[in-house]
Amino acid sequence: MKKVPQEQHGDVRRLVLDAAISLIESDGAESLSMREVARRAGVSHQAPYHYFKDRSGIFAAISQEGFAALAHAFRQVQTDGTLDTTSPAKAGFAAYLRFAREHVGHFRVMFRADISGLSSHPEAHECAEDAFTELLNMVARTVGHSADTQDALTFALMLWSQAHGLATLFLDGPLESRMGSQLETEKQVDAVIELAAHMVSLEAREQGLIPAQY
Amino acid sequence: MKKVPQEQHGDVRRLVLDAAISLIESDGAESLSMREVARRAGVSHQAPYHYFKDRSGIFAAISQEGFAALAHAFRQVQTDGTLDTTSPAKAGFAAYLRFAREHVGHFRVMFRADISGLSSHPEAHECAEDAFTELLNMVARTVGHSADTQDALTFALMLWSQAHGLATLFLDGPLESRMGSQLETEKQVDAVIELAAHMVSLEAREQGLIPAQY
DNA sequence: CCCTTTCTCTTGACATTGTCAAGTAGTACT
DNA sequence: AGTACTACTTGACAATGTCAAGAGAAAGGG
Repeated sequence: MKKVPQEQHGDVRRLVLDAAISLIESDGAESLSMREVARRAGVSHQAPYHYFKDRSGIFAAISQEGFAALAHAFRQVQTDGTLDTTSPAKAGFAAYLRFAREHVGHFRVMFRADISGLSSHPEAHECAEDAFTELLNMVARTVGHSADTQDALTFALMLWSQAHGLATLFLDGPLESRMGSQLETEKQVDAVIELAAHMVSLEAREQGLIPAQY
Repeated sequence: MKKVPQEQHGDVRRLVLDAAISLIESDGAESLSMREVARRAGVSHQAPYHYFKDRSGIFAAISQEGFAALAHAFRQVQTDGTLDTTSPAKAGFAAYLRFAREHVGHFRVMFRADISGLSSHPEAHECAEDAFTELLNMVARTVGHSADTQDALTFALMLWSQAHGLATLFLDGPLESRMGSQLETEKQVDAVIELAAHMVSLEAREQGLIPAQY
């Protein structure tokens, strides 16, 4: 029943996926071509179809991987102590932006409903839900009230929006030219994070959610 | 020298553009086909090429139109008194989200570097710059300090990020399923806007930027 | 009134793409 | 040995983006 030359199996699949991701990073998701992916992976033009139903299947797989990684990043921030030593909001923002920068290919796909195929690929969708749940946990933990209230949800959405907007504006937005060097951009992002985190602690303090020392 | 059956000229161009926009609204920018656009506009498959250099040319035109409309929306909010009667931040957020909802087709294109062709189409780029300048003006006006300081820039970017993140998450993000009805979604967005605006006024008050009555 | 130019759009052709259909070589299990 | 399944490959097809070459109308000058 099992036969599994597991190694080779994963091999081509991984090759295809990585080729796709790197193509997306360099040229954007728009112009991703199945055949080019196959060429880069060194296989026939139909090989990818063995692992992915169609083009949107690849996107869904990338999306799924991305959300899994994002959830992992969220979990890591919660366990590595960063949340307790510095401003929790700041740690969260920084983690989100680090994720976006380090997984550009994934990030470009994950949040595009027309491409990611979350609605038609339940596994990918589930990973997205997981990531969101993890975000809620994080918010609940740092902000200090239960995760299932309406307020917590609103708070989480607001934080996510802030982080997500910053990431997308700087990744794909019309800002590259306005910013000068790479380094300057980074500084600008940090400044925005700082400001946003500061606002969050003001709000949290006013709501009496977290101790005042933050 | 001038010959100009101006009316017809704009006619086909408009037809093509509108067909493209409505296709993007329904199917996403990804799957926009030149030939389908031509078909919908009722012209030959090459007619669009008379007005737009290539596929990316259409996207650039849509992008340009979008940024012009966004700049206009910003200007309108500044002159219609909304800024003075309610919380300025809230008015700004609401305007941005209204724009996104009412111009989905444009919005989907404007903030996608791989598609919008801002870098290669200077006119479109200029409109984007205009919109950003208008945003800076708005921030300067409501927050009450000069528009060219580093602080104002950071503040503007933070506000834009917040609004933009909210818009993209709700337009294309992985939230549709988590939210129930359309109406519920709207309520949720409003709640986030309210929260964000509240934080902004806390911050502004702490910085001594605006009078306390907001 | 004819000639030329220009503007607006069409027809035709071509390489490339996504994807369906039909193979084929190897491994696993009976 | 035979059967079934995996992991591909080769081949074909309609559709797409775009280049090249027109066609027809209008405008302007002589």
